Amino acid sequence: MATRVREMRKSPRQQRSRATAEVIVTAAARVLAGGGWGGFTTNAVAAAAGVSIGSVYQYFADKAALLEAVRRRHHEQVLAVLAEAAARPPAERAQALIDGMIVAHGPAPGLHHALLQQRPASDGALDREFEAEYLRLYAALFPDGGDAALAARVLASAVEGVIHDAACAGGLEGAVLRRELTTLASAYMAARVAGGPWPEGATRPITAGTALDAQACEDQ
Amino acid sequence: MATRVREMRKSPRQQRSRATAEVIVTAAARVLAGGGWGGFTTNAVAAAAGVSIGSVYQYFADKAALLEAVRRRHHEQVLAVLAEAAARPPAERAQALIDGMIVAHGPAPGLHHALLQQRPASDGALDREFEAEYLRLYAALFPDGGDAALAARVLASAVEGVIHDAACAGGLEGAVLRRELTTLASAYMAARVAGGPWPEGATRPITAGTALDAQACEDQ
Amino acid sequence: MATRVREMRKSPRQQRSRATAEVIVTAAARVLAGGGWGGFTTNAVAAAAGVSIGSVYQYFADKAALLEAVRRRHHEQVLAVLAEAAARPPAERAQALIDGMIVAHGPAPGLHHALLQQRPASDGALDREFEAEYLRLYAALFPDGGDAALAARVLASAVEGVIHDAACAGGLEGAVLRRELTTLASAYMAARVAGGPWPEGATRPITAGTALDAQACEDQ
Amino acid sequence: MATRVREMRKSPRQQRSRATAEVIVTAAARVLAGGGWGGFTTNAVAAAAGVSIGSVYQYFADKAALLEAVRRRHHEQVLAVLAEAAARPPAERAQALIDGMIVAHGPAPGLHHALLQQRPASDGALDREFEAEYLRLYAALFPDGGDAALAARVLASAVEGVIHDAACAGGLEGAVLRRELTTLASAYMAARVAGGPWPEGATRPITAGTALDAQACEDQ
DNA sequence: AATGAATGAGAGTTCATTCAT
DNA sequence: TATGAATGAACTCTCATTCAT
Repeated sequence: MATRVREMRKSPRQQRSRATAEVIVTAAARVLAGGGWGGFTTNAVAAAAGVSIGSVYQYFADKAALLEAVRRRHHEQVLAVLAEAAARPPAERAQALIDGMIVAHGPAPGLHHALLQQRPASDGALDREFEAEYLRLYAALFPDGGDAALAARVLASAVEGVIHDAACAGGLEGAVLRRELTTLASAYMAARVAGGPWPEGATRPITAGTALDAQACEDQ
Repeated sequence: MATRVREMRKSPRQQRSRATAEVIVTAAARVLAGGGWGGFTTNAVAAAAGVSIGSVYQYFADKAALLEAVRRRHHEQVLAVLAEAAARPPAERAQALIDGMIVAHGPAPGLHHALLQQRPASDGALDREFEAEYLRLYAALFPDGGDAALAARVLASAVEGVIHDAACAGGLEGAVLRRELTTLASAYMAARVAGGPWPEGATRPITAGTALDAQACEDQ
Repeated sequence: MATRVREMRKSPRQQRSRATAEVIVTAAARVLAGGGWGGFTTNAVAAAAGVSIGSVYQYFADKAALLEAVRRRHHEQVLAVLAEAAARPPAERAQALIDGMIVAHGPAPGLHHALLQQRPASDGALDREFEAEYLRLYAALFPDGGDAALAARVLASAVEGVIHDAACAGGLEGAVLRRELTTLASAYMAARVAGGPWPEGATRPITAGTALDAQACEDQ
Repeated sequence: MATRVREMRKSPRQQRSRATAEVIVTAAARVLAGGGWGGFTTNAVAAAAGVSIGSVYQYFADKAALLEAVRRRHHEQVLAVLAEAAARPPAERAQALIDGMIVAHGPAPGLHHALLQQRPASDGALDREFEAEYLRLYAALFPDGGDAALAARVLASAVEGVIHDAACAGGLEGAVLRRELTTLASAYMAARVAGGPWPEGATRPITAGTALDAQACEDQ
C-alpha cells in the first residue's frame, strides 16, 4: 500500500459521483468493522458496495486513501460527541460523554480501535489533526486547574478501552455498563478536582504535544 | 493461517534446539509489538531471530502456532502481575497493579493489545482460558460486594487502554502517568465501595461469563 | 493441494475470459503430458499458457481444480472413442478401438496414464464416475457371455499399457503398432468367445464393482 | 534433485554398513509403493527405516541415488522371472511369465510402474541397460520368426498394464485374473505364430533399438 | 558412523493495482 | 465513466541437502 495519500482522486462534482463515493466508504467501514483487517481487501469492499473494483479506484487513489475516508467520517462523529459533552454543565458531562461515545460506537464496534491502533502507515497528518482536536475537546471536560491535557489523555484512553472491549464482548448496549462507565469517569474527574495523591504542580512529562507525535504505534 | 493450532512441532531435546525456539518466540514478540500485524510475517520473524525460515517451521507448525507461543508467554507475565497485586493489602493494590502492568508492557508496548484485540482468527480456546483467569484475578482486587466481575472488566479495559495508548505515545515510563493511572484505579475502586450512582443490587447483564464468550471481535 | 475441489472459481462471462480459461487448461494438459507430475507446477502452467500466475487463480481455485479440468477434458475424449467403437459391428470393434485410442493419446502421450495412475490424492468421486463409464463402455465391446466386466478391465489395462509405453517410446504413430495392437485385442476377444483355458462359469472374484473401488493406488 | 548419479557414496564393507543400506532401500521401496511420489521424501524414508536423515545421506549421495537403488533391486527380480520363463518349454511360458510377474509385484503394487513411468530425470544409463535386457528376455519368449522385438514390447506393456491396474484395484492375488492374463498372453503368442492379419515381413518401424531410446517419457 | 538442527530455493496462493474495452 | 480480466510482488510453507556435534 502506498504511503502517499492523494485523497480523493477526483472531486465528485456530479450528484451520482458523490453518491457512489459515499456508498464505497460506507461499505468499507462495514467491511473493516465486521471482518477486521484480515478481511479488509479492496475487492471485498467493492463487492460489499456493489460496484466493480475499477470504480473503487476511480474515487480513491489506493487502499490507504479509502481507509483515510473511513477514518475521517468516524472522526467527525466522535468530535461531535465530544463537543456536545463539553457544552453541557460540568455535572452532566460524564454522562453525556459516555452516552454519546456508546452511541457512536454501536453500529460499528471495533471501528474506532481498528482505525486508531492498527492503521497501516499513512502520512499521519490528518490523524494528528484529529488527535489534537480530540484531546482538546476531552481536556475541555475538565476545569483548567491541574494538568487537563494529561487527564484528557488518560480519560480518553480509559473510555475507549472499556467501550471497545465491551463492544467486542457484546455488552455495549446494556444499561449497566453505561452506569459503570459513568462511575469511572465521574470518579476520576472528581478525584482530580479534589486533588490527586500527589502534590499540586508536579512535573508533567506527558503533554498534549507528546501525544501529537504518537507515530510510534502506527501500522499496528 | 490454519485455524487448528498444533503449537510446537517438535519438542526440542538438545540444548541448541530449546535455545533456538526461545530466540524465535522472542523475535516474534518483538516483531509483532514493533511492526504490528502488518509486519508480522514469518520471514520477518526469521530475520529478526537471525535464523532461516526453515528453522521457524522446524519448531512451529505454522504461523498460528508461532503466534500462540508468543501469546502464551505474554499471558504468563500478565497473570503473574495480577496475582502479585491481589496478594497485597487492599490499600496497595491499585499501585501494585499499575506498576506491574507498566513494567510488563514496557519492553513490548502494543503487544498485549495486539494479542488480545487484533488477532487473526484462532481457535480461541487458549485465549478464553487466559481471559477467564485474567478477569478472575482482576475481580480479586475488589471486595466481594457489588458486581466484582463487571468492575473487573471495566477496570481491566480502562487500564489496558491507558497503558497501551501511553506506550504508543512514548510516555509509559514517566512517573506522572503512573500516579495518574493510580488515581484512576483508586478512584474507581473507592467509588464502587462507597456505592455508585445507581442502587445497590442492580441487574447485571454483563458478567464474566459474557466476557468469556467475547469471540465476536476476533480477527480485528 | 486441497482435497476439496471447487473447480471453476468464476464462470467466465466475457469472450476473453472463456478463451483464457481454455488456454490455461490446454497449457496445463501440455505441461502434465510433457513434463509429468514433477514439472506440473502452477507457474509452469501459467508460463506455458502465456498468462500470469494470477490469471490461473482467477479461473481455478487451486492446483487441484486446474487438474480436475484437465482430467475432465481428457475423459470426454476417451469416452467418445469407446462409444464410437461399441457402436460398430463386432468385427470392426477392435480396429475402431485401437485407432481411436491411438488418436486420442497422440497429441498428449502420457496424459491418460498421468491422470489415472499417478494422480495426487483427490476426492476421487469424479474419477470413479469416469471409471465406471469407461469400464461399462469397454464391456460393451464384448458379447455378454462369460465375464464381460473382467474382460473389459483386462483389455482396457492392456491397451492402455501398450499405448502409453509406445507413446513414451515414440512409436505411437506407426502403422505396425496399430496392427500389432489390433492383433492383441482381436486375439483376446476371440479367445474369450472360443472359451479360455479354464472351465466356463468359473468364479469371478474380480468384478467391475471391485474396479470402481480402486482408490488404493491413488497418489501414485 | 541432482541429475548426476553417484550411486553408492561408500562401498559398505562392513557387515553393519551393508545392513543399514539394505534397510534404507527396503524402507524407500515401501514408502514409494505405499505413498506414491507425493509421499516419497527423504525424511519419510529415514523415518520408515528407523535411521536419521543423516544416515540416508551417508549411504546415498542424493535422492536420485536412493531411487536408483530401489530401481535396481526391483529390476533384478523382474529379470529373474523373465529368465525363468524363457527357460521353460514354449507351452508353459505364458503361465510361468504371468505367475512370476504377479508374485514379483505382489508385495509392492505400483512399484514397477512408479519406477518406470514416473521417474524423475536420471541419466538413464542404468534404465537403458535394464530395459534392453528386459526386452531381450521378453523376446526370448517368442519364436524367432516375425518381429519378436516388437511382440516383446507389446506383450511386456500389456502384461505390465494389466498387473499394475489389478494391483491398484486389489484383485492381483485372485486366481481368475491369473487365468485371464494367461489367456491374453497365450492368445497373443498363438496369434503371432499363426500369422497376424497383415502379411509376413511387413516393415517394422518400432524396434528394440527404438525402445532403448525411450527417454521421452522420463520424469513422468 | 550417526545424529538431527539448520539452511534456503522454490512451490502454492493472495490481493493491490492497472488498463483495454 | 464503469467494468473486470490481467498482472506480479509478496507471503506461507515444504523438503532436499549440509554440517557441527
